[in-house]
Amino acid sequence: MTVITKSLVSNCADCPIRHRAVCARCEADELAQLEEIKYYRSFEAGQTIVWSNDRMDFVASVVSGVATLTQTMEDGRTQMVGLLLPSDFVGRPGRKGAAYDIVATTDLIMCCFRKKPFEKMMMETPHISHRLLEMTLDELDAAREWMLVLGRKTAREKIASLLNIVARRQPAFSPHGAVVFDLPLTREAMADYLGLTLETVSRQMSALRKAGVISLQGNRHVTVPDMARLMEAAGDDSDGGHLI
Amino acid sequence: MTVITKSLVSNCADCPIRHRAVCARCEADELAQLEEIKYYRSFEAGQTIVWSNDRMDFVASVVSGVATLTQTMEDGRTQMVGLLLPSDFVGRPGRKGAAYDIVATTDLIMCCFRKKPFEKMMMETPHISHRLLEMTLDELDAAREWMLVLGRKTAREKIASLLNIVARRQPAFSPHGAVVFDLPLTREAMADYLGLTLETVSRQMSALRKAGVISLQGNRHVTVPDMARLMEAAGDDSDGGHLI
DNA sequence: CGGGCCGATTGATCTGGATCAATGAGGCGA
DNA sequence: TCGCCTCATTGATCCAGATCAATCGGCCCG
Repeated sequence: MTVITKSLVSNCADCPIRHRAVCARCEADELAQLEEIKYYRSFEAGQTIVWSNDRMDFVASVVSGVATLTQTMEDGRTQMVGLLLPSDFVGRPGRKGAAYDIVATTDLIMCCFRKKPFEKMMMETPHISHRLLEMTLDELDAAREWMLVLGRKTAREKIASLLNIVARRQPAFSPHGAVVFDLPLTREAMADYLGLTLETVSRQMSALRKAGVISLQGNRHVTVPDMARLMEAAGDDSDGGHLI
Repeated sequence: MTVITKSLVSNCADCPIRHRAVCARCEADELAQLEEIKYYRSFEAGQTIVWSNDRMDFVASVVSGVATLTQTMEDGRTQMVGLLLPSDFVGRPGRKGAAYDIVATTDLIMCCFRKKPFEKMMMETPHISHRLLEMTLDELDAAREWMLVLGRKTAREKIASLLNIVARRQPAFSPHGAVVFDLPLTREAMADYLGLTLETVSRQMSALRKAGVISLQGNRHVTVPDMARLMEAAGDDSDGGHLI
């Protein structure tokens, strides 16, 4: 299943979340260097952070909130190609521009690093670039996992797969038993991620509710009484055990 | 559109193809080091190179022929998540196992590097790991591009998108005018790449033929008289101009 | 030369999800 | 409090692509 992307730096000083460690070595030095080129930005729900093909002069990691990466065809069809949850990294060191629209779907805080100095630091600090390679490989795995969802799963399975991903990223997640969380996406955004229409998303959410796989309080608040049943509905064999 | 993945080393001594350059610096030294850990393997069409979850103790680049990366669900549904053409790289430095089945779809020659020493060399030679990051970002872009194809394009557009990708990778490709090539995939493999059934692939190939967008000599040999028309059929706005 | 096999094509029918349309249910500003 | 706006649900109908099935054509092997 989708891999939880570890964040770039460990315990990023004044970030409100505890980033996971890059590795044990040299932390102090790197953190000091990263501190210098670091700044925070916050965005409101719905705000576009970067437009596709615009120049993007920073890389960043999500501190709180949720953002999406989206591709759009000229005729308006859109496909979401990435979901950025807290601790996820975004940005393409070595590339000038953004490849996709990046949109905040909830209020969002990002911890940004100016690109030029970040790249310089990357050149000088091998293990940062190894860490970045690691993270990019994780993203590639997640993208390919999603290709299976888009290409071969039914509407029902698609919905369950998405709920799975979001549920697993909750701070207090345990692989068996109940999970409760807020969906960070509208029905339309879910549809764009899953290659469906919003009507189909709505119908399948209702179907899962009627089947007792989930229960809903309002539009966004979800309770999953039994993760095993949800995974079954997702057509998912893996137990998520190889998540990092 | 899909990015042409540059190969890892430049002009790899006795490979029959000329790999593109990593960068101008230090070539001689690196080539010498790479020479030592390099070996060739050949496979027959249909042969599985690595099974998903098996350990994979090499990384490699395709010298000639075509291979695919495929994911399979327990109930047998399969989705191809990558197409490896000559000069493409495969392997995940820093990971033990393969994430997907790797299958040769034509006779295939790969230039392999034993993983352990390759990783060691990567640690010691920053610009190799930068190059690898670059290549992984290209693959990520390609995977995300394909997510749009899988999630939002019609059967007709999917077929045209695939033909586009293969056509662009022909040695003698020119963006306007005619292109002639052999499809490296069966109808079934095309279906697995596109999230369709083989019958739909066949019908849409016939439809494109009847519409004059392509012509077929036998099952595999394709002529595209006008790339612009093919791209139009693919619902593709880009002119492929940002390919490397 | 003939049979069997594999991949591809084509036809007939079915169906999951799209499309078109109406209704409901918060939230918010006047 | 009302009206509006955005998001979600639900219903009715349609259709692209799946499914089931028959046939074809090239190729290899006896």
